Amino acid sequence: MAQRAAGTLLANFGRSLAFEEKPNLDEVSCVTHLLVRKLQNFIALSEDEQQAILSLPAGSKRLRGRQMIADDKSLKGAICLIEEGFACRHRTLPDGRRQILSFLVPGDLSDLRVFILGRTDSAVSTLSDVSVSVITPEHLLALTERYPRITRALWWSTLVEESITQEWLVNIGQRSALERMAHLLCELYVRLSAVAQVDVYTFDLPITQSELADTLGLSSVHVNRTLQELRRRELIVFRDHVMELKDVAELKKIAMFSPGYLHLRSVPSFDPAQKATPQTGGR
Amino acid sequence: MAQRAAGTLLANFGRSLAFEEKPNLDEVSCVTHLLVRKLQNFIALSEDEQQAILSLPAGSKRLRGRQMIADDKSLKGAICLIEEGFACRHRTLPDGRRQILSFLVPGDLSDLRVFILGRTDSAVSTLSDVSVSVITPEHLLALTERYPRITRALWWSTLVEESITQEWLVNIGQRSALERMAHLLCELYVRLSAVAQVDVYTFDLPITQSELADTLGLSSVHVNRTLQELRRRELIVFRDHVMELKDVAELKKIAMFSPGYLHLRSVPSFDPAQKATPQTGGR
DNA sequence: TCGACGGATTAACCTATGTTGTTCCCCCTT
DNA sequence: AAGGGGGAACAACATAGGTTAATCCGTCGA
Repeated sequence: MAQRAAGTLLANFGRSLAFEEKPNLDEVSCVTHLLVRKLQNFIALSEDEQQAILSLPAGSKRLRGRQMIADDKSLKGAICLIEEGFACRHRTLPDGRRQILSFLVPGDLSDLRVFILGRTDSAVSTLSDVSVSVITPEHLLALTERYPRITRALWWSTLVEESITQEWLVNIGQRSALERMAHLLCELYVRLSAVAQVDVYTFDLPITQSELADTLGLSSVHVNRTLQELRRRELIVFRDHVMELKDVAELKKIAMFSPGYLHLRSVPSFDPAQKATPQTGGR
Repeated sequence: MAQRAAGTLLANFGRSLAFEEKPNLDEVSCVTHLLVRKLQNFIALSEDEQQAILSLPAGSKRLRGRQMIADDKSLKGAICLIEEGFACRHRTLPDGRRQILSFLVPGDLSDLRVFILGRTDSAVSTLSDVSVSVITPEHLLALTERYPRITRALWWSTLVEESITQEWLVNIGQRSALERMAHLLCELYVRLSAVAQVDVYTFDLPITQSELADTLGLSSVHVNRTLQELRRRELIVFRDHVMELKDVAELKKIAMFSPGYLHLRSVPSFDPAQKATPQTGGR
């Protein structure tokens, strides 16, 4: 079902981890580093605190596309840090209607909710092939008990997620289809830039039009119409699950996008003239 | 602008605090008790921890309806615990469209976001006249630094709020107008029951149809149509800002409502035959 | 190689919801 | 008593977006 997604995911961006390699220590610390970087958006972590996170025992694990993460026995109760690929949280009504609640991109944690709430309200599924670092709740618990500032930083990260969910509510509740789509693209542009997954306004978007529909509260037919309209206006090029934004400034304007709600320290350029070279970090 | 709302709010439910009385110590501890009760949905707090919360220095304060809480100078940066009345969080687009993101009912905290995120993405406004306990960030900080389990409980409460926001996303994204309205009513029924604000399927709903519209992502005209339809089906009686649910079971069915996402320990009856007598707590 | 299948695209048609504008009513102010 | 304003209710009309269905295309299993 997701073979194409996998293909295109790998085809692009040389900086991706090769999917076939065995995980090794470098890789692992490389990835929990994503978490450190993210939390540093909130507070500067001490050397000690950074070490504590970097040395979290986190096994790496690969998952195929369109698969419920919770289905995987070895992930029971575990917290997954996305290294590579797209996942999403979603809820389904008894009659089958489904709403995607958030996208998980590299650097995001799959579910602190389970960790704190004790159970989960929403399923987490992969969209593309995904590789994750698996952190056990025990280790996370130990970490938070020992380092209150890390607890606070994790709390912060869940609040940022809520801020994004709220913006999606504004999006679906108030914006038209075209505005919604433009807004989602701007958001992805900014979030993926922050984790070095954007190259010259271009990023992998390994999802289906009907998944976009479930995200935006539209029908898949209308998602198609909307994408056509964006193409007609020469704002995007979207082929083989690769999205290129031809005019971010215009998209931003249409969407009335303002990135504050993402709570990132630095935001990539929306200037149509120059190339997108946001944060210099990266692997 | 909000005189009517204020009037009706006071007209009903003898158990309300008299609005004119000066706050006294009993009242204050009575109210922070709401917070203890709420957090106990998550973990049993020790005697010590309960005391710490109950003895938080919290001045009481009254606010008129339709007023931004942040506008009040004396509340700058403070955390407000709602004692009485309705408030909401909302965001507004540059062109004036507005989305209400959540309702704050007695027992809810106005904004842990400011406390953790350092700034706020969304405004908080009163809907009716409201009385709040004002907690300073310094005191809250001291509390969380001293009692990690309280920190965790507060974290939990923000995650519950996110769970509700997510359900609203499902609501707006997937449900029809009638379903949305029914769902909102079920949610309010359960949440208000948990804080003893419901009497025989009847509760104060001191908000305007156009505020309902901004909540549900509908136009106010269509909110009106939808309410008429619910009346026609004899599911609700709604007059003078008092909502009576004539058939919760049917509303629940229409809405495909399932209260798990609210994370409450006990949920009031949806049985049409019996009266609603949920948690026995109360003032 | 063939058939099946899922996704993208498009057309035709339909309806839920939005828009505009009017009336009524209540409450408040003067 | 008169006037003003906001909210509720309702009618008439407009449209964004949903539904159904057909075609096309690439991939994959048999």
